[in-house]
Amino acid sequence: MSRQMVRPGGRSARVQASVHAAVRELASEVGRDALTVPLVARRAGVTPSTIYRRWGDLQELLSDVAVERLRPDTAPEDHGDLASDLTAWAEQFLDEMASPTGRAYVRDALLGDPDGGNAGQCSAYAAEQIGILLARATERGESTPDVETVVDRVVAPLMYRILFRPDGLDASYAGRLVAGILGRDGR
Amino acid sequence: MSRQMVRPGGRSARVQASVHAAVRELASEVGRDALTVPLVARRAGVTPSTIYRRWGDLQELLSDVAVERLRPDTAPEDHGDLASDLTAWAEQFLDEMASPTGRAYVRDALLGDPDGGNAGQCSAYAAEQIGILLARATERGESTPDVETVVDRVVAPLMYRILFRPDGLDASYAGRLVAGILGRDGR
DNA sequence: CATCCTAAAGCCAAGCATTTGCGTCTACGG
DNA sequence: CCGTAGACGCAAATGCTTGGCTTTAGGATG
Repeated sequence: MSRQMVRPGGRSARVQASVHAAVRELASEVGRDALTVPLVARRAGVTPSTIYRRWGDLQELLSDVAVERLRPDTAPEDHGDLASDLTAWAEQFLDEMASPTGRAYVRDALLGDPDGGNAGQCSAYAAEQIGILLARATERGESTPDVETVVDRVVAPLMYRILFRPDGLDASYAGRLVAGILGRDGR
Repeated sequence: MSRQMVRPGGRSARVQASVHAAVRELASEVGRDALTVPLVARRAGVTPSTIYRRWGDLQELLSDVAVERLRPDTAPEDHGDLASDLTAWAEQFLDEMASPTGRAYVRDALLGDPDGGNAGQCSAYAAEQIGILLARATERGESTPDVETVVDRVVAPLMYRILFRPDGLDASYAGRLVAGILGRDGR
C-alpha cells in the first residue's frame, strides 16, 4: 500500500501535500530526470531526511505521485451502448497512457513499488472504470463480459504494448481489441 | 538499443563481459538490492567511472544484464500438437516470469531503459519462441492463429498480471488463456 | 484547559556514490 | 607500421544518503 496512510490532518498531511506538490511543480519546470530528493525537499520547505524517512528513496516518492496522477478523476462518459462506451474508454486510455508522459507515469508507478501496492492500485482504477461501464450495460439489458475478461482482452494488450513495444500503436488497435471481445461472445 | 554495440573484440568486449559477470555474481552473493556501481566495479576489476560512462547508471546496467538473462537459451519443446506446445510454453513462461527473481528481471529490464530497446528485445524473444511453435504447427497442417494474436491473448495477459497483480496466478490461468485462443477460431 | 506521550520532523556530520577533467593506452584503419 | 579516436584509469570535487540525537506538533487523558 502507499505509504500515505498517515494521520489525515495536521503536520504530516501538510508535509505530504507540499512534497507531492513540489514534485509536480519541479517535474514540469526542470524535467522529471533532473529531480533529486534534496531539490524536492528545498521546494517543499522540508529537510531531505524527512523525505528519505517517509518514502525511502526518490523512486518510491515518484511512484506515489504517479499513482495519484493516474487516478481517473471522473466516471467514463455514457455513449448509450456498451460497444461505444468501451471503445471510447479504451481509446482514451491508450491515448493517455501511450503518450511519453503517460508512459513515464506508468513506469514510475511500477518502479518504486517494492510490495506491488501501487501497481495494484493502477490496475484497480482501470477495473473500476470498466466495472462502471459494464454495470451500465447490464442495467440497459445488454449482455456483458465480466471485468476480468475485459482486463485480459483489452487492458492487458494495451498495457503490454505500451510498455514493451511503444511503436505502432493507434486508436484503431484499441477499437479492434474491443470489437474482438464483443463480436462473438463474452469469453 | 542496448549500449552493447561496442567494438566486438578487444578491451571493450572484455570490460563488458567482466562487468556483466560481476553483476551476476554479486547479485547472487549479496542480493540484487545491495548492488552498487562501485561494488560491481571492484569485482569486475574496473573503475566506477568506466561503468558510469558506458551505462549511465546502475539501472541501465541492470537492465542490460536482465535482458541477457531473459533470453531463451533453447527452442521450446515439441509436444506433438499446437495446443500442448502453447500450453506448455505459457506455463513455463508464467513460471519463470512470476517468480520473485523473474519479476525482478522483468522490472529491471523495463526500468533502466530510456529508449525502450531492452523491453522491445524481451517482447521479441517471446514472439520468436511463439513463432517457432506456430511454424511447427503449420508444418503439421494445423491451422494457427498468428503471432500477434497469441501475444495479445496469452503473453500480454500473463505479463500484465505479473506486473500489476502478482497475486493469484497459477498454471491453470495460462492454460485457460491458451484454450481461449484455440477453442473456437484463431482470432 | 493543562499536561503527558508519541510519531514525525529538524539538524548535523560522517560515509558513500556520482560526476568530471585530464592523461594514457589500446584497438582499428590506413 | 603509424595515426587517430574512442575507451579506460585516476583523482578531486560535488552532492546524495544515512544515522544519531534533539525538538516540535498533535492527539489523548484526566
